[in-house]
Amino acid sequence: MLEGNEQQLDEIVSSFRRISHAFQQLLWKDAEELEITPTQLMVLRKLSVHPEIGITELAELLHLGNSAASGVVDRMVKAGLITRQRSESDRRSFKLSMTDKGIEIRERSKQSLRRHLLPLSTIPIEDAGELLRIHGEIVKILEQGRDKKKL
Amino acid sequence: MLEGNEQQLDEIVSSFRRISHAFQQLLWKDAEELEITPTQLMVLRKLSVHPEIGITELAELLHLGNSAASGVVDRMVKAGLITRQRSESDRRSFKLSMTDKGIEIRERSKQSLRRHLLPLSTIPIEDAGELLRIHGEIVKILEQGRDKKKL
DNA sequence: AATATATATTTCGCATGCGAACTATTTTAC
DNA sequence: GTAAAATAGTTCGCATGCGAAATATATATT
Repeated sequence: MLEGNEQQLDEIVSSFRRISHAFQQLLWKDAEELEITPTQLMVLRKLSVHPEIGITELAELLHLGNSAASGVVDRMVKAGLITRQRSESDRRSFKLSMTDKGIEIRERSKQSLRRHLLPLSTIPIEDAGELLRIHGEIVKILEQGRDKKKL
Repeated sequence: MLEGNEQQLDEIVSSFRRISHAFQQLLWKDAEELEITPTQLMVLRKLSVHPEIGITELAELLHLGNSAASGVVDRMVKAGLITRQRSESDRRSFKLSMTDKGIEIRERSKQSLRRHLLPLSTIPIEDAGELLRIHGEIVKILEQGRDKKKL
């Protein structure tokens, strides 16, 4: 992959930028009609699978920094989508839960996402599998490299 | 790809979020030691291939909105990386060019990017090709869908 | 028990990116 | 040639995400 010249490297970088961008656009389309943002929708999704988690755990699930997670949570509390309650056992941390409004949007999002991913259904199932596999490889490599540098 | 249940959809979305994130991290590592941001570095790259372009053209090359491009350019001018001169022929538009400082950073970035993409060289060359191909497919589909809705 | 250290969260200043509303030119139409 | 429509940029308010510094609470050390 690396013997490529300058232009091939640029192609790879551009491809990633572009795919990220295009996918982000799709997620916005999806979230827009629910009157919420993609990140906030993702928070609802995670919260429905992992209820009662704190901000640090949420940050890990979303691969975000703590400060970013804190900000999202703050805006979502203000928007009445989730609740932030001090934990009894550990008064440093919070327990996040969805409000009724949050639950409702999360439910509606199930159909919504499906509808917006529809155009992608023309992609052969093997390709989808390959994509996920290669993405997995890349993420593994990149996150490994990052952790190494931390030590 | 679509017959999947809710959880598979979530996997796809998560994969994209994660790969985008990991790649963004890599680009930051790359740009950091050049004391510049990834987006600004990309501007320099584009400018070295397409000199004298205006802001709208730059925005298209980077797949950005005009306002975003305008902001980046503004910060780069302030940082002394590029120049923004009114065009003689069309006084609405600008001609962007790199300063000596910009050129120097862009030169140094060639080795830098190569070094940071090094960990990815363990990925088989076929996989890299497959990845670019599938990304291309997806982008085509997504951007097609977006354009349709515009009409 | 007192001190040091670790953990959970917030706040700050920054860059990015969006869409919408606005200004200034240029082109098109009548 | 003047009015209307298109085009190039900017500005605004917003949400996102970062890292670093701060606060509060919990745990470990001595």
